[in-house]
Amino acid sequence: MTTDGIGMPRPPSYDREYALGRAVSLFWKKGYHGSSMKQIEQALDMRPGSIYATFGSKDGLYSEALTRYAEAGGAELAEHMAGYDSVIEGLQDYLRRIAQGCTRKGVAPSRACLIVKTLLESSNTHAGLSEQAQAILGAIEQSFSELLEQAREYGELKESVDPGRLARLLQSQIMGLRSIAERNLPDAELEDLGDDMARILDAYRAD
Amino acid sequence: MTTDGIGMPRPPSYDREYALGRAVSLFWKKGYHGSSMKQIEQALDMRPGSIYATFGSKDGLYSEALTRYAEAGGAELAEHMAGYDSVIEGLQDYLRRIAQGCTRKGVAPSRACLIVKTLLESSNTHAGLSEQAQAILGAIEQSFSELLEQAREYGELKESVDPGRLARLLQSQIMGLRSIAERNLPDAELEDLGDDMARILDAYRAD
DNA sequence: TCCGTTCTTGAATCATTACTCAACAACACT
DNA sequence: AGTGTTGTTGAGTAATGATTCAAGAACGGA
Repeated sequence: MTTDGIGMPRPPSYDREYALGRAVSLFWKKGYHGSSMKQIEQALDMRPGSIYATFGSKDGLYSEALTRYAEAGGAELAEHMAGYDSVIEGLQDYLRRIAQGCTRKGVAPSRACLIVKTLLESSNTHAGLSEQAQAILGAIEQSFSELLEQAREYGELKESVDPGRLARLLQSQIMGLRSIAERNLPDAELEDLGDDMARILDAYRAD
Repeated sequence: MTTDGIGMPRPPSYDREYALGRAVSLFWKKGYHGSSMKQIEQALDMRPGSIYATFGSKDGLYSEALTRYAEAGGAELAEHMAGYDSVIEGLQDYLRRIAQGCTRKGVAPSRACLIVKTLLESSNTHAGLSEQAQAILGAIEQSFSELLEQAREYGELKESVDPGRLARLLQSQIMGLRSIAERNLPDAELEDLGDDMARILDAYRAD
């Protein structure tokens, strides 16, 4: 499928990964409907023709941005957990770390999770995006579930614990924490909340 | 400021409360940006002129709808709690009841909370709505806080418990529960999650 | 230098957006 | 019935929405 020696194409001038990163930032901050093509053009520094040639549509761009966001989040979780021998302690610190992250203002485009924002914005209007968000959240639940399964096998958890069920409780904690963070609570209160959520896991630990 | 006996006005033909109820349903289901004036006209069975004469603007209508939603939610909480001697048991059943409510499909326009949907959709685009949502959530936190304060005075809670802090944990549980419900989990799993959240409160109970 | 291919450009397109207003309708009172 | 006030109507407006496409620009190889 190579061009047979004559007339090699012009290479793209934009940086696809850079553009996607900018798209994540904009969508994360303003949402799907809140981000107009004009704003997207400005954020990506691309003209409409290039955007449509590259990503197909606004939906296509949003979908790719969402995927990229989810992959980055998954990598971040894996990286974090790699630093812990104890799964439970790793997850507890993960919750505390999220709370702290919501504290440092102006770093992330939004405190709430882009996947949750997508789910809530698109649930009754945009079937495709809603399903994508649901699939991503299902995969994250699965990751948590595997971590907790492993923890149970290592004797960190009570034998009565259902890893899938606890994974959902954990996921809902993160959803709640990052959503309530949009209330602009004082930093100390948010960190306390992260701590309280971390302590919930203590009840599931083996004695 | 009464009209001096001559020429009394035509009374409104629509039912303001009915219209507001329909607006709540539409906005709750589709969000702010997802609800066009055309859809609003259809839902309220009112023509644009009447809508603007009555509510001022789309923002004004949304704002009133949000207020109405919050008042209904507050009344529902008060009504629920009136049936309990124990505050903690009341709140635990409240969580379980929310989970069950997310189960009965097609009853509510959306499982997620309209206030949270508003907060997430408007946080970086629509300052007025965002502030209103924050104020409402602050008032709800306050209600929980007072209930928990009362519970502590009655000796239901450990003395070390900070009611405000626990109120925020409780509010974040509800946010998480109703948000994750948009994932369309099986009914049993959602009810289990509601139960797990209710059990979190056990750790704060006096022995 | 010229060619062929691909990428970029941005004015133009058509749909939809929130919103207005002049004309009309309906009622309570005399 | 007549009158004054207010409610209702819906075609119309100006702005903005996402998207297209013909023309030109940039490069590697001949």
